Amino acid sequence: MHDIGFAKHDHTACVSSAMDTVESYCSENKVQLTPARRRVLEILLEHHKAMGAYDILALLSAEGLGSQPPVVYRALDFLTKHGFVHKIEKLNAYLACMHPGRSHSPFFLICNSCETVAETKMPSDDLLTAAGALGFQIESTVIEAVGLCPGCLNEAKA
Amino acid sequence: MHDIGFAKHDHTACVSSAMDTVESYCSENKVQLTPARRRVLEILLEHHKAMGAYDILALLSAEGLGSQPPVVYRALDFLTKHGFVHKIEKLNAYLACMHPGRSHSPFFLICNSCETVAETKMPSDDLLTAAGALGFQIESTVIEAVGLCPGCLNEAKA
DNA sequence: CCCGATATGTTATAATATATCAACCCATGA
DNA sequence: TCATGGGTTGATATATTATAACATATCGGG
Repeated sequence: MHDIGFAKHDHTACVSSAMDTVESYCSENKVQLTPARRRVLEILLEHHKAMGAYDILALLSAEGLGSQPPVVYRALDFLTKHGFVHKIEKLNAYLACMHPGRSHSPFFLICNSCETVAETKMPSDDLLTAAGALGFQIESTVIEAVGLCPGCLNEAKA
Repeated sequence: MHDIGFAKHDHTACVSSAMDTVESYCSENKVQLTPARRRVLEILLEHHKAMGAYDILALLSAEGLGSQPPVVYRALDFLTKHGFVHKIEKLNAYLACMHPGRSHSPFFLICNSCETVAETKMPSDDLLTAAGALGFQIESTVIEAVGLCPGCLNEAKA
């Protein structure tokens, strides 16, 4: 069992379930989950953490799937465009989405002690309302918090 | 008159008022607003938009205040640490704070047509609550929205 | 006067990301 | 059949953003 968010779950099952969801989405929407794209997503799902583009590239490269930056950035562009992967702006890193397919405004909790990143969802549409009040039309949001996860918080207290 | 947020205001007055606030803060807190730091802040206030570190550096350099990246990054570190400047993560750019001194969780509205960035504030403490429910203790937040500002929205409709 | 803290100067390099252009594959339709 | 066009890949080069490391300087307090 590994962490999801800050709780435990069966990670092997979660990886294959996410891959299934993504495959269905791709065939339904007639987009191609090519080998490099698939592998980048698998890497992110397997590691279950935010990874830098060049970290991913190093793994791809070791597997003979391409060794130049455009390879990984193209795959990440595709995956983020379709919502399978999120970019964590604060870290310049990428994280597999925990609920691909469903449209959502993710809220990321970044532990600055253990570096775990949990994805949860915005609890309300306050941002939309606040922006609307100023006449601003939101297309996408970046919502991230840096702090201490429950585990590291306990250690800090101990 | 220039824009603040998406409304108008007397920009010259707002620059000098912000500088006054910052100067008071610095003398009260015994930190130094050295020439490079002061000038970086002035540049950001005067331009009243999000600027890249190297854009600022080019201006500093033209004024003989230093030509190497560390000059501007050090100034930005100082200014962001004390809350006079915010980093817009989505743009890797920096913006003078519109209400320095007061502690706040800023919410940035980034127009992807005219590139104006407005700073407003989080309307609630929903994020804190949502994070707390997961046992996460927030130290800082990144809250940004990309979309269309009122002006560009009107043009788009026209 | 010397010390330590803070700030600056300088060189080099790391880390992240994109532009560009040629080649390829393959479904579609003239 | 084969031209054509969209989407994808390969490959080289470069742009952009940010930090490491170390020497020097400045200044107030002990």
